Amino acid sequence: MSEVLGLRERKKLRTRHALIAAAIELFVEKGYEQTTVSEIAAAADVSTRTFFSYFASKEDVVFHNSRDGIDRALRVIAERGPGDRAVDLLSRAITSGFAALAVDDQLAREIAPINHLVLTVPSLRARGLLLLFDSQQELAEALHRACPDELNLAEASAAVGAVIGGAKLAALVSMRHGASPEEMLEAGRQATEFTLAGLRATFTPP
Amino acid sequence: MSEVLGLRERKKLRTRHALIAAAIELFVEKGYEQTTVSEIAAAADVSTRTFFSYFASKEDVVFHNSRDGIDRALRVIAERGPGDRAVDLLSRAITSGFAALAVDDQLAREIAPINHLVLTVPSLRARGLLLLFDSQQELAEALHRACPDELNLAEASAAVGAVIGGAKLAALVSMRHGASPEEMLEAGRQATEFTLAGLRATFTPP
DNA sequence: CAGAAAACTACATCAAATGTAAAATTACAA
DNA sequence: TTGTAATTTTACATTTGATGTAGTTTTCTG
Repeated sequence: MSEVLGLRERKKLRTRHALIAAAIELFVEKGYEQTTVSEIAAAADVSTRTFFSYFASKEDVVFHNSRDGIDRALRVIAERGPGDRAVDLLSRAITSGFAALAVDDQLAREIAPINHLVLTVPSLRARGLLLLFDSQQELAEALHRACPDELNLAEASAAVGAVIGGAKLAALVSMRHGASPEEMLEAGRQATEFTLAGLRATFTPP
Repeated sequence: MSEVLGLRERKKLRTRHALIAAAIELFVEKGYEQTTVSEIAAAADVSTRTFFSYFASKEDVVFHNSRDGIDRALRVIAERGPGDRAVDLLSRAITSGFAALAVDDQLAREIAPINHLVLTVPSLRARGLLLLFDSQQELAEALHRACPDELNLAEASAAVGAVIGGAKLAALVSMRHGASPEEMLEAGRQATEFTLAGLRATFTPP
């Protein structure tokens, strides 16, 4: 499973990680907007121009691991068992997506500061919402493909959008009212249950 | 209700409208990213610097009327009648928010191109999602205030997020699959009904 | 009409992002 | 090992969005 990488590839990976580490450290230390790309590049010992051959923008460093969660969720949906109903699948997919946050050891240490950045810096908030939105599109299409008899594409979209939309808003409103990160996750979890219960009711007429 | 404006205010309004009109015309004609702020300012006969005393950024011109819909929705919620249940209120608020799009005559002509921009230009998509998200926060708080006995803040957030999240995703997934603007609105409307039905089921135990 | 307040303009400046061409590094085959 | 091709990095220039500032013009008020 693990490829043997040549020197070139290994160096590239090292530079990439150095850029990420330097960027996050600087962002935490002096703020995202107060940190320039030149400073990040200098801290990682490369030229400013090189930064942009690793990341298309300053924002992209923050979201370098944004696909982890969605990929996990997609895998869960693709591995649908014969007895699985769409709503259950969706529930499991979202749970596993959340779980992706705590999987990597080194990543785990990055997550808290990154989360804080994404929740507080306006441009990062916008970018995060965009990524989340596009991942929902993928999720809806995957859910429809996995359960074509149970859900058409529009229904799958409505379901995915409702569950994630509800969880997202509940989590962030709770944070806005002073909740801790744990309380925030719990608010999101409860909202997910809340919306899923509604969906189950709609989808399972007695 | 209409204030008598001095010459200064009238000129400011005229300049503002000139900037908006020039910007949208140029955006449509040659694309958002291909249009520079200098060009907009020149077309509106002001200096480039003056543009930024009317709009904080190039993006902001596109979203100059973004508060119309949310303000209408908030008004509907604030004017809750004695018999109104939270779910009905939410339904009406969203309908009226949509309706805001077709209310102004001159505005109506701007809406189609603006919509197209917001749906296709990445930075505008992100900004639009951010504005929508923040308006949902306002909506959730207003809904909770209007129906404090029926919904706590977390439930109101989950409900608002679910309904709007579902409608948004359904509408845009339908567009992504080649739907016309009318079909897109219809997809959003149906998703709203879909999620509301679920909420009603959850909130009205027999 | 005079003085105050506000708006506009002409700069200068900074940071993000892109293009380009030369230099350095790595890969690979003879 | 050495020569050469491919790739990466770098330095430099340029564009564009955005902000600061100082001075001029316009509008308001008494």
